[in-house]
Amino acid sequence: MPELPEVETIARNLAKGDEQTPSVLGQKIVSSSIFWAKTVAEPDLLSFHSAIKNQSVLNVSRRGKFLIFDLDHAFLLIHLRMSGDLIMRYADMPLPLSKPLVPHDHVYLHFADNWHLAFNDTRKFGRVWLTPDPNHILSKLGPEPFDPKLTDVNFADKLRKHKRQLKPLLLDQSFIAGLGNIYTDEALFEAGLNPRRQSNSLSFDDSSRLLRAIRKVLQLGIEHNGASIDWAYKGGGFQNYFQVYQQTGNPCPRCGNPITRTVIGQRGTHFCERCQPLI
DNA sequence: CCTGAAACCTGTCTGC
DNA sequence: TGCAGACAGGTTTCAG
Repeated sequence: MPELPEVETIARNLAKGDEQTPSVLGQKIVSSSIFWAKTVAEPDLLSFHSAIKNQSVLNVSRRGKFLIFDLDHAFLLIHLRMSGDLIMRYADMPLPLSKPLVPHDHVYLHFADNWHLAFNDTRKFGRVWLTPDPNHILSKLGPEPFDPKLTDVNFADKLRKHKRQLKPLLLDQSFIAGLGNIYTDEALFEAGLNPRRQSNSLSFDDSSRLLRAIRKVLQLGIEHNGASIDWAYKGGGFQNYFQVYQQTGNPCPRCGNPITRTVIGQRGTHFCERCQPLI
């Protein structure tokens, strides 16, 4: 489910808590459960269990689509990939657990007072890393879309350095971090650019418009707490504002032409052939 | 360097 | 109803 706005929403909600749920901040991890070994990318399971025990959660943040939990002596990185979700849950059960409490739960961080953070992931693509040096993973990422250091000039330069179709380039996390299939389609529509357009063919105005469009759709996504179009994530409302994503055959909100679906780089891609012509 | 295909997984929906 | 095939918000790896 998660792209930048969804991951941002999850990070904020975990930090905030609500009437019934405590914040994850300040929680001390008393033990951990792992039900699907491959979910833990690093270190090995024994080291993970022993290293994470007795550490407290000092902060939660996001970089690209990674969640970053600052612990006392390490960082816990979590990537939710396609179907991952994180849930603070209360369960008064004796530990250790031999089986997950809910189908598709793969990792628990057990806190004091019977609360735990559950990593639930139907498709098992998600991964967690416990490491003293998050940079060896995060440094591969391109700039944050909202980083003020990413200027129009800067972005135009980056686009010109590649000769790639816009859609797969924007999905490339080393080019820019945080965009996924929804927000890429929405941003290209907002900017009026064809998803197959070669990145080095854009005018300066085109690239400025694209950067503005990326920020606009991500901002809108964050304001609506992300998009919920699937079974796992129920928080967001951005799905009610899709202009082209999953709107195949529906009239383009700008010109009325039916929205087209095609496949580019193995990803379903939605756009308006009239508003986003391939020049 | 670029593109496309396959792999990692499970669940849902569509069409015959 | 049953079943094959397509498809799903992601990323990595490999071939051409």
